[in-house]
Amino acid sequence: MTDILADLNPAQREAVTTVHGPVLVLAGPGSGKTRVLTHRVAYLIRECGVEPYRLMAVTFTNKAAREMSSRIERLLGSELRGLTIGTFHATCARILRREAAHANLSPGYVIYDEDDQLRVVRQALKDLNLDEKRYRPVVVRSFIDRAKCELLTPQTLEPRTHPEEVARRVYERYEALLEANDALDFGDLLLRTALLFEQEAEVLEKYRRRYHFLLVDEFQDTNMAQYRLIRLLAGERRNLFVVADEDQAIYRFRGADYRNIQRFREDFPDHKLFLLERNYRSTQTILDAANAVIAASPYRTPKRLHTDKGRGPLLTVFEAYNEEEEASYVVNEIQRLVSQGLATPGECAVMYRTNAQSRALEDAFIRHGMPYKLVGATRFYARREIRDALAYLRLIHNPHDSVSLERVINVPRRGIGERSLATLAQWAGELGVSQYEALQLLKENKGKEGTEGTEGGLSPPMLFGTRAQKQLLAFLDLLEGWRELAGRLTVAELLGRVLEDTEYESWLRDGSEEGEERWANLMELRTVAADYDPLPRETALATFLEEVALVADVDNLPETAEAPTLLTLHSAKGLEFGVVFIVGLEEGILPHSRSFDDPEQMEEERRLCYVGITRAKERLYLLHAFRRSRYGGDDLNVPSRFLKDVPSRLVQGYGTRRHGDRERGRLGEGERQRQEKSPSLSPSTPASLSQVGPQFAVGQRVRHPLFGEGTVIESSLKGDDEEVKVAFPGKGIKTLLASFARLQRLDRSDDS
DNA sequence: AAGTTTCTACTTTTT
DNA sequence: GTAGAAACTT
Repeated sequence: MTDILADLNPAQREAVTTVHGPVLVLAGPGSGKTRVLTHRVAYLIRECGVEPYRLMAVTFTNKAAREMSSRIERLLGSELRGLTIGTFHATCARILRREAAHANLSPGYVIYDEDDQLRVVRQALKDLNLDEKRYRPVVVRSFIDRAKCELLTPQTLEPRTHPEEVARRVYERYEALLEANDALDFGDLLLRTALLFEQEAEVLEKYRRRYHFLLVDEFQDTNMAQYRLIRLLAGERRNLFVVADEDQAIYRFRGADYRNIQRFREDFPDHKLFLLERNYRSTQTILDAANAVIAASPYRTPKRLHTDKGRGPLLTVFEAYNEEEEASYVVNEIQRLVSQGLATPGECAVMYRTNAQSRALEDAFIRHGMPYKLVGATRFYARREIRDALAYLRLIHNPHDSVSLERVINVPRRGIGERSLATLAQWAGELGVSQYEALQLLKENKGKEGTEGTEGGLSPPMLFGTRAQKQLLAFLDLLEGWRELAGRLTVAELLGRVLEDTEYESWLRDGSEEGEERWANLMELRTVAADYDPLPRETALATFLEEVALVADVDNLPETAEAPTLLTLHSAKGLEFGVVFIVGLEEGILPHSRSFDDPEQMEEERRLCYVGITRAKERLYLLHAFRRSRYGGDDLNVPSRFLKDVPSRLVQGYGTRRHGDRERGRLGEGERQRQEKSPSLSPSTPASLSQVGPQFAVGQRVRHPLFGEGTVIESSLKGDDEEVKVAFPGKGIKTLLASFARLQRLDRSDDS
């Protein structure tokens, strides 16, 4: 039985043990805020006798939630029961599911992501006869999202300009479409829950009675809807514990408003405030750099971050000629650190402002034969084949979901073209029913010749060509068949059945490499679905769809594979690495050019830079390129203003290279030479092994020319080579030498 | 209806 | 440098 308070510093301990009333913890990076949260939960449960189900802890990512809950379990030495811990969105989704009746919702609602949203916006624009060129769907979507964050409905919203008034009308239509589809978007999950609490006193009362203690992580990233929600839940009891770092507020674009910290202080004037300023992560050199970068930011409570870790190595600033050189520098440097025993590949991370920047880096890693982990880019759940498969499943779960229906009704091709689809949509619209119901009507009316005209004047048999009608009804039969099966099959079985019935596999696997990859993704999805097999048949599909809608990519970052991580600065938040490379520290990249005319946005860029710097424990590299190609043209870039804020006493060998005076004309030559200097190595040559360490981590999927696909179950270095044990399904376990076996890694770049 | 080509806009970040 | 939509052809 460990003493929960034993390993806390005084500030942490005070925060943990202040049980009642509102508490604000301002926690610098690496100051142990997760530790404070987890210890507080453990303390409440064990020392104060609070029942776990009385606690609600909200985080922003599933990963953070998972980590919290496993750490709490470790602290308490037992499994947790009844504790509510999850993201805002997931928690709200669950509440809405339970209170569907009160919230005026169908309990089977589906969750639309931004891609689905865009389709709905387009439909709404079409319905209102508005030109997509004039009212850009993405702009309208962001207007709607913003409104929802601020708890504004089309009715309560007050447009300031004419375009805003038009957007308001689209918003109105958009809402009608969502309702017709039994769908909610991300914003709705928060908005509808907040409105539910505001409008249904007894529902709110129920949740207030249940939850006696609330904890909120990353409070600086809450938006108005989220803040309203927790304030409502806190009620009279006001046991609200929030942890914030205003210096890490980087989600303004998503409606987050760090001024919620100020609102909290005003709304709960009697709150206790704790500052966590002791940093357990970084060297003093890194902290000094971070402080210097963030100090220039106004409106912040100055914090004095300190550590007793010592100064550590100086920072490295490197100016590369272009992004290729920048990338090779990173890879070479990682290889050097690894070969000198100063770091392992897994301890290294490369961070950038935009996903597009990962390309040059990936090229370099591949050229050097060094494995890497990539977060983001083409997100797993954004892939076409995955979205198709999920659309089928969503449609089975909720056939009124027209967005999904339209997505898959002709995928693979089954002769239902644009025309038929438009007719179906219009007809359904006239009847005021979903497209699914329209299909059912079509089936019923089949044979009856044009006598049953609706107000619209058209009866179904006249609407579609006989061929199209046949195809539409065939699709309906398919769908009805699956719906019947859904209750009896597991999600994985159902998915298999859909893929089979639609001949999706043969359509996808056209012999191309891309087809194989896409198919492999679907098999991966089936594996994920299989996790839901133990659940009761009635809820498995709904739970699967909900959770799949609410996961992010970082959530699936494999923690085992010993390879450097490539990720955006945003997804780096909350993580730490021994060695951090921040690339593209250039005006226009970081800070991004979109922030130039908005001081608030510029401050956010600064904080983004700060987040990156503070991820580093030991070594920090700040890189920029003189020249960078961006969409067609290429730019000559100036070093980032943030770089200038880093005191040169913290930097070693400042100004190693100068590219500013180089002539443009010599570019081609220089580039060619540089490429020759880094000969391409195939992934399993011993040469790369000695520099890089193990190539095959346990769990890595591989393909062998003879044995086919398998999974690495053991790997060890033997002299200059690597011995790998691989389990090949149906063929047993083989021990292979990496240099001879011609093993091909099956890179699942960003999923689990 | 489906397959071509051409054009356009997009690349900030994500629950 | 790409992906997706629109325009055009078969």
